[in-house]
Amino acid sequence: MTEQDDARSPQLLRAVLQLRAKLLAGEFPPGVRVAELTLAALLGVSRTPLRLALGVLEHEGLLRTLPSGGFVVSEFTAADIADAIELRGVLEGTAARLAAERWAGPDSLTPMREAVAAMDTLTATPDIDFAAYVAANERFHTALQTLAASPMLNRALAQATALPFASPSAFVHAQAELAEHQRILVIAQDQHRCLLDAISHRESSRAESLAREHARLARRNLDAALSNRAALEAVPGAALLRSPKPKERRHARSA
Amino acid sequence: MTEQDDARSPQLLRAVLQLRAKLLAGEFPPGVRVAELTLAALLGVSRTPLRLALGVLEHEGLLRTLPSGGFVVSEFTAADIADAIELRGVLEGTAARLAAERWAGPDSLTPMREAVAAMDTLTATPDIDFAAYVAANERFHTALQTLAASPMLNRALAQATALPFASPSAFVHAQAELAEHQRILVIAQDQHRCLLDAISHRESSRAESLAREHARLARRNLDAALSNRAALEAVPGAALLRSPKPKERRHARSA
DNA sequence: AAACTTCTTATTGCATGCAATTTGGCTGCA
DNA sequence: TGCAGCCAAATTGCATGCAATAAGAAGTTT
Repeated sequence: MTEQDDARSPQLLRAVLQLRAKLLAGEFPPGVRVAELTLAALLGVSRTPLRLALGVLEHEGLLRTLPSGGFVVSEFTAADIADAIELRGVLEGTAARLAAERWAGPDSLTPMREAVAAMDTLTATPDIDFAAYVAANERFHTALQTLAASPMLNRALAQATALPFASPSAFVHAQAELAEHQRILVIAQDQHRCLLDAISHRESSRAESLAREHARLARRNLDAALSNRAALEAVPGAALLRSPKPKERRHARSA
Repeated sequence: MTEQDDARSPQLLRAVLQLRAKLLAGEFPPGVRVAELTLAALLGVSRTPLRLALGVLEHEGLLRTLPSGGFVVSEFTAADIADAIELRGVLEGTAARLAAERWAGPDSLTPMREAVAAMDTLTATPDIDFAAYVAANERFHTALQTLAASPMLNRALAQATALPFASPSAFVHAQAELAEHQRILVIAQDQHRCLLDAISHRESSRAESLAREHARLARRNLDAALSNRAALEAVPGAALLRSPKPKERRHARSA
């Protein structure tokens, strides 16, 4: 449901997309209980598809269920985000290792080569087209998953990257606000190229290490963004971060 | 829902447990479409909680949604199971590494020490109590997750081990049917001990490697079980394995 | 004034009815 | 005999009503 545009359930799809957007935009503060009836009215759907949507978002990790029933907006610490990125690194490292081990001929690398080439030309220009870069970056990561050829691993990666700040290009927009963003992109692009090289030479251990280190670049960006308000705002889902020092965050009343 | 005994939703809980049990028992052949109405009658619940239960089981991986709506029983290949075990190894390896890195004092290792001690005494007896061994083994793996202290990683591990044949003790019962089961248990127990040693000495890299290799023991058991009908029967969810050479597996009619 | 008890209200979980869509079969035609 | 189109039946997605439970407020007591 979250990936395929299932036009079979329009109401459910509408509810998931709208609610996810609202959650990521920080429309509901973390820790707040979301009531079905009010949400149903707000989103313009009935309670039945809404409840399904709440379940989907719970699987994604954006909501938590209360023991007494009902849902609460999740709250994430900086450590949670760091762990989520580390986890993605581990999983993409495994994907890279499998890609090297399960090598299916030179042609299989074409999509990844094209993504790298696209990012090469994009990073060469002075004013980078971030949207296009994000698209190419995601093609790269998709190609990696394809090469790993493991439905199980893909499932795990899908769940790990469902959290917005853990996705491969979560911090690309935030980079725009950082002074060293040009340098970071150069490094990331070199890692892309090295990863492609490692896979094409079937150097599985090197491929795994590279992919892990590539994810740690996102962790560096996270650290940088945490001390830069403008950069943090550009990270999707930043509103779900636990605020540094509020006294009474709970007890807020939701719509 | 799948973990906490939420007595708040008795119907949903009933549906999940019953349906999961039936699926694992092979009551519905893989590839068969499960119809809501018939299932609701079979399980004694209404369609609303049943639909929620279907969603839960889909998230666990036991069901797949059809593009046209409705659910199908998942089918797994031997490669899928091998990958699921490999994935668990990667994740537990990460848990072991984090446990070593995040060392929280000697007392934190007490639960793991006790689990190892319990398995030591259990494996010492000639006629091993498999149920007790499984319980201790799961205490060990739970302790590992606790030591990792990462909710994100725990979530990934929960999903990875939700598939029955990927859980840490999936093949313990199958081992009983294997000739070399005594030797395998000795090896596994040594790995448990080494892992504990590595964590207690904060040898993170060694801990990760050991946990990965420990999971590969399950892969060996899988290979052995695949050529041993009696052993395979003892593996939960074995009925969802793609049969070696059926001509017309689909088109079966479900209840 | 604080805490416990009781009661009212609001919210969730469940059941079921209805409409739209799909599925499967059947007839007719090549 | 095989295939295309059509029709009937079944199935899913959605909306809503109802009952049980939880949250909150008010009142009372210590």
